[in-house]
Amino acid sequence: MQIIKIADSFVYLGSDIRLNMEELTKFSACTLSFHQCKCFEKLTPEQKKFLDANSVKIKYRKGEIICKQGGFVSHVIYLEKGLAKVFLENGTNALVLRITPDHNFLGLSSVSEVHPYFPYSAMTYVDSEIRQIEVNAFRTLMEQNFEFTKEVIDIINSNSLQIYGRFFCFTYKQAFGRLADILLCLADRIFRASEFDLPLSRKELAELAGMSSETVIRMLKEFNDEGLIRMDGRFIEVIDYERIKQISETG
Amino acid sequence: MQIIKIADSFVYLGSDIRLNMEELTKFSACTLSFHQCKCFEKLTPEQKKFLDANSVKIKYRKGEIICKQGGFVSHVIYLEKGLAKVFLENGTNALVLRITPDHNFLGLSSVSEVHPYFPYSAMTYVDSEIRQIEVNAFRTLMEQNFEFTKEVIDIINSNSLQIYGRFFCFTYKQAFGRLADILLCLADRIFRASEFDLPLSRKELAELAGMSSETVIRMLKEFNDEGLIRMDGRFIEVIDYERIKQISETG
DNA sequence: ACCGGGAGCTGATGCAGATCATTAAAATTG
DNA sequence: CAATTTTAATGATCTGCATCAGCTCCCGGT
Repeated sequence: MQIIKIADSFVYLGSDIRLNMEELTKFSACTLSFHQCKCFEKLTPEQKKFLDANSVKIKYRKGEIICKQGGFVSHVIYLEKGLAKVFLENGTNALVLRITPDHNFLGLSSVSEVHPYFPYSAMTYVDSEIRQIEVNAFRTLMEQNFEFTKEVIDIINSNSLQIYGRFFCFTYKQAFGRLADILLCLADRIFRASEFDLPLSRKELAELAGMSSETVIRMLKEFNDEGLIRMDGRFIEVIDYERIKQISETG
Repeated sequence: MQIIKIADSFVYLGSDIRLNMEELTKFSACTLSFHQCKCFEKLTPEQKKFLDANSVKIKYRKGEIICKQGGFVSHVIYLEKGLAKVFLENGTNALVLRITPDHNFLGLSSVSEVHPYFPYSAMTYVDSEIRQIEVNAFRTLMEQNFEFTKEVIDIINSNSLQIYGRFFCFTYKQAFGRLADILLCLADRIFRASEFDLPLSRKELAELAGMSSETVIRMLKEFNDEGLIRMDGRFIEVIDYERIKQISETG
């Protein structure tokens, strides 16, 4: 262990710094940060009990709205099981900010007292279970336990940075690159498998990648014809990972 | 005063709720949240002294880089005087996330320990003064003073939400609407005047509005020809505020 | 079985805005 | 003050992708 640590430290101060900077310039349209939600680990048993006493678990069906942009905030929402999207809407258009698998918060902006309204909506992609935590109880825990608060801040920051990267991609990458990003994100982060059954329609996939559904269909077909993916209805298998990665970076 | 308060409260529970929801669907490409930085007010005199002891003031000239994406974070940066942009870059392109006038933080992601690198760069538009606060001292204050921490979280959230709205506009509004947004933002929030001398080149303005400089030039000319603005070099006067607002919303 | 409607797919068309090329004006430099 | 670079402006061209229209297929309702 000690040896590894020394090696780490050496690389850290040496050539790896540039590598890290390059890593920081590879933005992705991906919709999920790698950051793990560790905040609950920081609570004492007593605080966990308090949390349980002030939260309820609810089941949602596929396609149901969990919270509505503009509505009053009364609780913090944590996704225990399932898959959901967090998005902005203005009546005509919707912009998916992020999609979250289980064990993620659906927006922590609720903890902020100056914004008593949800700034975004959230909807389930599949049957899901969420935990509603009474917002004042959540704030009490933050006041009592700074380690917990730090983790919460880390999560907020990670989410923001993830979305900023997505913003960058939407502005500068073109459609092929964005679609490649999404495919990689689904395979690497959401389903953690090279093949999966999409719980999304082509239209929802289009929304994720920020393009029209027709364009998604055409481009998926092209990926399929060129052997980058195998596709049958909503089943997708990532075949040529490297070339997709390349398209994601150059596109 | 009492009467006004009652009226407020009445409107609040009544028809204004819908109004507020509508307000929440009017996203702007604007780059600055209205949120005021009040966190330092929450500090005790002693804590303020501690802050002063652990921070330094630095002068920057116009166009200088304040922090570089990917560089090590050792301090929290607060803009005391001037105007700066916070942006992402990947070598080829730059995306302005926000521009901040005085009395704003240039990114509070530094407080998060899991990200010891700046996730974005910052550059001054004009001669500016910034305060560097030692990041561990800042964290100590957060640990000691929950009111302070809450304000910090509020600021982080406000900034994020602002940028999400900008994201939405960049994705769905077209160039005219985005340029109108930026003009309103400059007049309302940055210079707080209907006429001002832009400290930005056309190219920088283009970057702000997310388009090419040629397009900015053409559209500004069109605004000028149609009497929406008056323009002479870098001087701009907003004349027909209402029509610009309309373009911002429909565009 | 019939109908209606949404999802998936394909081809044709249009256009917003990027890109390129050029020139003029202004700012910076030695 | 001449030399050089940067910024502004304008016209011509090109293209990525949205949009529209039309088609098939499938599923759920009556």
